[in-house]
Amino acid sequence: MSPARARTSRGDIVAAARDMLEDGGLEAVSMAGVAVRVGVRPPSLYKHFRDRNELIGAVATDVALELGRTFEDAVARCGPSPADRVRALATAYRGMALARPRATALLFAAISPDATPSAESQAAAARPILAAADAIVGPAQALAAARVLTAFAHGFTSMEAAGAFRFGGDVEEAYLLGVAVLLAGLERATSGDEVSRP
Amino acid sequence: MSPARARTSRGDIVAAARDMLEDGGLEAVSMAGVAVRVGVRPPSLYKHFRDRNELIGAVATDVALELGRTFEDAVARCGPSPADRVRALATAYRGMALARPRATALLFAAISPDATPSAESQAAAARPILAAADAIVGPAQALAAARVLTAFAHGFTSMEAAGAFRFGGDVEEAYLLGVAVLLAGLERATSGDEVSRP
DNA sequence: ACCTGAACACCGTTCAAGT
DNA sequence: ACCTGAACACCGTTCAAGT
Repeated sequence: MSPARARTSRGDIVAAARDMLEDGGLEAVSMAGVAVRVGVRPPSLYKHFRDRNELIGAVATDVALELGRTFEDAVARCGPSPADRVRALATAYRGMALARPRATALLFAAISPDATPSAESQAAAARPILAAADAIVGPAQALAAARVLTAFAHGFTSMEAAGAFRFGGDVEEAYLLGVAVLLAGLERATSGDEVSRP
Repeated sequence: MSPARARTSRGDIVAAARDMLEDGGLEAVSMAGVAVRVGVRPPSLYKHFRDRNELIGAVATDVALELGRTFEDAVARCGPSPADRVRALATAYRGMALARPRATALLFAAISPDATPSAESQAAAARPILAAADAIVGPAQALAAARVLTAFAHGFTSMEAAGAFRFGGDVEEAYLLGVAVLLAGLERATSGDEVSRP
């Protein structure tokens, strides 16, 4: 009558799926493959996750939490000015996006509403960016400025990881140019000069 | 002895796959489903495309060509200044990304090297952006500036389509702020003032 | 030259049965 | 309470056989 002892756990399964994602892409994360990896049969996984999308969502949450910690570290080590902070966050994001491109891509992949990082994990990753944006443009524009910075960093690194920059040129220089241009524009947006609007 | 007459064509197959992509996402584009749609059995598709990835690549090429035409139209209708052109291109891109999010996402999806738009179609889509960037920052920085603008537009709209902007606020305003900030920063980058660099 | 049915190894998921 | 084998409807792809 002793109930079957758990032979795996949510954490084990997520870790296995994340490894397989980074090795072979999302399509390499099969329930059968994950089951082999954690030493169990495929149906058992459904005792821990409703379906594959929920498992992918748990992986995405794990990635978002790691990104949040990476951001905290970067802020702790960088120079004191708001611009220093933005540059440190941008560099940290690109570092993670290049080191673990498929995990990072999952943050904004939109495969399914279920395969999405949890709201809390997203907030944890967004917080350092919002704080830096606030320090530059003030509270009224902080959200918009954070979105602009995140969009640039995500867009640039996902294009870079996808091999979209094929016309030569220095890719890292273009990234740093983008960060510098955004900083210059954002600082100007809140100084006496008005940013030109359509 | 009369050889079997072709009952479908590459163009038909690509059109069917593109419709199915926009309706149900990439995973809804199955060889079986496409075959039904064009009135043929699945194995016949392999007379027209090496495999599914090559078919997806052909769809991506189709999307890139449409984006190039959309850009040409936008440039033809907009105001005369370089900044007008950049704003028109940015608005045109967002319009397409919101109207056909899954097709647009395919441009930078990086599923497989085969599932990628052809180099020519990518160049056709990039050309109007490069021209506008050249008009603002000059030839030496045109490539880097075009990459920055494209990265922002792609990053922002893909996050928007993925539902990543959940904290409220005016999303369109943030997009226009981003474009304005980039324009201000790029103009300043080539004027007397130096953009601050790390 | 293109189309077809049959077959292969896979996939996610369900379910009744075990402990 | 979790694990299992068997089964379901699907998937991409290959191949020999048709016309």
